[in-house]
Amino acid sequence: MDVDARKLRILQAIVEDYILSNTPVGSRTLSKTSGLGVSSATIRNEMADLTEMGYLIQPHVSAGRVPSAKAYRLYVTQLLPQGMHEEELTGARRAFTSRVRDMESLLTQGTATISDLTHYTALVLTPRQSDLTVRSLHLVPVGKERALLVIVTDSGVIRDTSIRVSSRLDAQALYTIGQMLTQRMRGLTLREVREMLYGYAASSDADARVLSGIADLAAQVEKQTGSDRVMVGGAHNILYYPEYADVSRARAFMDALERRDSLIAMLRQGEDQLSVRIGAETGIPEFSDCSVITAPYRIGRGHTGVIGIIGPTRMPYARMLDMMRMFSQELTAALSVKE
Amino acid sequence: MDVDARKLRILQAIVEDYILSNTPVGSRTLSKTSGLGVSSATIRNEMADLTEMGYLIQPHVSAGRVPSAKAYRLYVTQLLPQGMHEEELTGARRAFTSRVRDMESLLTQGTATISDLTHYTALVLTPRQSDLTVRSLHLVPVGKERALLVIVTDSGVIRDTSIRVSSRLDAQALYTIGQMLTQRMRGLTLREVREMLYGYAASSDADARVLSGIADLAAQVEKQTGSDRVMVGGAHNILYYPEYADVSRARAFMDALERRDSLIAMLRQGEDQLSVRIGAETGIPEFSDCSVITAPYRIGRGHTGVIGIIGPTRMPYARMLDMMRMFSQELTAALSVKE
DNA sequence: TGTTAGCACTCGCACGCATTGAGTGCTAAC
DNA sequence: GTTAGCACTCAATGCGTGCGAGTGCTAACA
Repeated sequence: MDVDARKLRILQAIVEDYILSNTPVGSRTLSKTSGLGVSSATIRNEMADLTEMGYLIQPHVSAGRVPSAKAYRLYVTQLLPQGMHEEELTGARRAFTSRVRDMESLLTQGTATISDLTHYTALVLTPRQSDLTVRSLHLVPVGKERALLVIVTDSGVIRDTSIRVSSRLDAQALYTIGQMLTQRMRGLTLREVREMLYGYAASSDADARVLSGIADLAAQVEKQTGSDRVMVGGAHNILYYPEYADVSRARAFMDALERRDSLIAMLRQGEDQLSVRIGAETGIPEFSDCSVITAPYRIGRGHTGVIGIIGPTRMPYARMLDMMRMFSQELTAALSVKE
Repeated sequence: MDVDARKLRILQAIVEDYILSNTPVGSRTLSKTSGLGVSSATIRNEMADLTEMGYLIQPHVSAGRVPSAKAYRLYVTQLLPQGMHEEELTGARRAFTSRVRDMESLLTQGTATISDLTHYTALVLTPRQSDLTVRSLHLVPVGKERALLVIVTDSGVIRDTSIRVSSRLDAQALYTIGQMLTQRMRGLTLREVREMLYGYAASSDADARVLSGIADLAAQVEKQTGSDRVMVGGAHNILYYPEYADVSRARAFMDALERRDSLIAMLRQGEDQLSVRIGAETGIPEFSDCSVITAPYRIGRGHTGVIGIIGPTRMPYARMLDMMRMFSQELTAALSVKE
């Protein structure tokens, strides 16, 4: 048995009805509202076939049908209707770019903005940093024994953290050290910088020992570059979906969001392109009733981060894909403008 | 009718029982478990009095009693038992200080840490910054037309944001400008700095015009100093309390958390000392079934921020007060160490 | 051969009703 | 002032029932 054109149309109608109503779709209402021009009995026959093929699920005998993950997959792959109207998308674009315009605002405002605009839970994964290359390093005095380390990389991203330094060093000395470090490390990746710093700390190199906190410095670079960070925002949005009227489900969802390592793994998988993962495709059991849409963004040469949204599988895919594509483009544009 | 010693003891027993069980407390179980040595009938009489006085509420005739906000207020003011055991508190202290050790980690980890340790929703309000005084300013080149502005204040806090600058300025020029700005502005408050910068932008002062983005600079300072920021974390914790088994209540709670200005106003009110606000005392209608415990933290001379937790009025006050007091002390110690 | 009308059947859901039991207020005795 | 006893209240629970949306099947029709 294959999925012919009529079956596709019926499936599409069921999916779209269900996305709007969240109630099982019956043959009678479908034959009336879908404009397919066939009777409910015919639709019943087709629905029986689609159920047998695994595209539809009957919650119980006397209820209508609910799309399965397989149905959503087919829908997203083959049946997507046109998405958002241009003017609507433009409005969203404006809202997005006014709040997110650089790396800093992405980190502080990114998840909030995306979740506000989509009404789903938003995810932002920071780019891998260990293979960014260094353009310059600076040390800024901020206290008796503390300095701010600013690392400028080729993608314009600044990693800044406060480190300990010898109290003998004044502003001028720190400036000079910064210039020296820049000279030595320009063009190296952050990973190489880290290793070089550890080397300095171990050796007794006269130049290097000027920094009493050199190991500290290396450790900070390590911390900043070692692992990706993922941010989550708008988790409360799921409380608006009837799928989560039961608090225990909402709890399970939110607990899963706290397990950052599996989130990171999931987001990294969608690193290269706009992607939709439905139910079990997410690879996270708690999200088996959810779909995740992710989109990459690029900063500089090939360093990519990922943004994503997550919500019930019953999701207006076309609209959301349009949105995420747009966010991704805007982000990439905003972040690579910087020389 | 006054609240004599026995009434107090009964009230205390009811509050503590209810905090643990979240079920209306009946006279029979109370006479058995509380060790007061009086019969249930006697307790019933006292309970009737306490109800009349407004300390207890009957959900319905044949249910037990539930403490009113007035009862919690009396409990917190007069009846607090000893709080946490020393070793338990020490464990929490260690967990806290290992994650929150400076302003930066407070901003990134503060709410997560506090909510993890208390299992309530955590709030962190940043200190008012407009009357911090400036110690030095620095400009660090981070791209063709961008520089990082670092402002070091007397409380060691660094405000850094990226601003536009003229492309003609190299690292050395920016360094010199930073020194010049430091010389002129050292000792001024951030508010005065902001005004001075606006003044420069308006005038045609030759020195000032070197910075093509001087208005940008002032605007950034304004943005950073003008308004306090409040961070919220661990909001999902409330889903574990049966008071929020109904999703619509959880939703109302979380929506109220999004209205940052009223949150800020609420937190600012508890700026000067450890405080408990119960129900309507919070001043926020959505939190009429919640209690808020806030504690100030100080950075440098008299600049205070506030941390807080919020949860159902049925809260183990003694423990939570101990915790918040400890957080407040540790934070103040950690943030004022810096010269 | 595909489509449709008809019909018996299923089963979740809402409703009404009785039962249960925790807890109360009141009274009378101690 | 305290306590035992007792009638009373009322939310919660469980059970039976009717309703209705929706199905699968069959037979007739184009």
